[in-house]
Amino acid sequence: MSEQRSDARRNRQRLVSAAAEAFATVGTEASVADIAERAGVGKGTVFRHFASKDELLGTIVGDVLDTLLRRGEDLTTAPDAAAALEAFMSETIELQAHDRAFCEVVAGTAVGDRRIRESIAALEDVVARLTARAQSQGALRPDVTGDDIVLLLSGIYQTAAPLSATRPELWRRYLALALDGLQTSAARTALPAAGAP
Amino acid sequence: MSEQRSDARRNRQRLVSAAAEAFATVGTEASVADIAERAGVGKGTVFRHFASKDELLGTIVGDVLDTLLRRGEDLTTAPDAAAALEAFMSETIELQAHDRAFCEVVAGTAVGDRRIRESIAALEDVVARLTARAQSQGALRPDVTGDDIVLLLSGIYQTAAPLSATRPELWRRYLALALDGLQTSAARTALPAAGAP
DNA sequence: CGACAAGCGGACCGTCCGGTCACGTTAGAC
DNA sequence: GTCTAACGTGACCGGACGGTCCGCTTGTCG
Repeated sequence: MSEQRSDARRNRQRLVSAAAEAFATVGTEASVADIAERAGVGKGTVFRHFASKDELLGTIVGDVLDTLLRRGEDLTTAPDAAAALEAFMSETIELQAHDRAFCEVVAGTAVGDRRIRESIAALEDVVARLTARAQSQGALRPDVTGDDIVLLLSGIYQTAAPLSATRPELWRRYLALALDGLQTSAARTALPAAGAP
Repeated sequence: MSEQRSDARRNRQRLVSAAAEAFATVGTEASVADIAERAGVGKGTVFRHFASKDELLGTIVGDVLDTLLRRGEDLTTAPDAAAALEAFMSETIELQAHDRAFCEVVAGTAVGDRRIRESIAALEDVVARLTARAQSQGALRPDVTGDDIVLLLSGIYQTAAPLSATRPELWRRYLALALDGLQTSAARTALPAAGAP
């Protein structure tokens, strides 16, 4: 009656946990052999459950992204749009601070899987809505776009990343700095155009 | 009388050019075999001139950094300190846009050679002086440090990097945004502390 | 020109990677 | 208990990497 044998189900769960830990700690470069060892299974077992390392990575990071997306959706209905956008940015960057693979995916360094690309597109969409709402409430300078915010999501973390080992909370400083620059009142001159679409 | 044979000198020059091109285009991951091929020499010749790939990388990027450092020194005597800092930031980021290996070094991703670490320390020093001067002229919010600016140097480029293929000038947009946030008048609240030293 | 050291090159080494496969094992239906 | 399809495994493959080494070539000096 079961779709899978019980041992297969158990090993898959172990693999997912081990891969999540390995990708978060080491990044997308974590080797399949390392993941298999953490899970206490043979390397061949990894490929029995996932067609490729990319698919495994897509499963892990896709789950993280989907959780984040749901959070973003919730925030689109918050009364204070500026606070909602700020909260979403803060939470997304904190996620990067704790997960190297997620960090690489948000930065566009690791693409791979289709699922990831679709989730990133959905992320761009929800950020665009959060951005538009903050602007309609006059709390965000009107010359930035949702795409700008998405890029800042990885950029802000990357700024603090070189010192992440010794100052893991440093990104908060650069998020605050960026938010100051994003204030309606901060706009001094027109921002250079984004260029080609 | 010559320290080296003429062919050795010629090959070294070719290697330096080829390596500069390869590192700029491909990044620090450029393979020794690739560099040797671009230079039209055998792989063994690379290691005759440079003890390791790291030493070669240090030579190439070190030269780029030294040129940048001299430019920074010159700017410390410019009358308009804010414009000088802005020019230095702009030029440093533009360098990153044209040189992937330099980009990685500034981001702290690729350390390696001692020469590089020394040059980075010198960079931090000159940026600290540019920063202090801009602050003393009241053109830069007083709660940022030279270290912040150094981190922003790579962070701003990294923000635009995901789209560098299609919009190579996009970094100018985020530099402008960051400069808006760095204005004395942009400071809304105190920046979160940097954390441990 | 002759001789010799300096220089060159590419086969080779050890290591790591993602991915495959033939085989032994086992869960679970009957 | 028996049978079998599903499962687990680790040796193995092909390819990439940085780095080494030794036999051949070539610049240079007397």
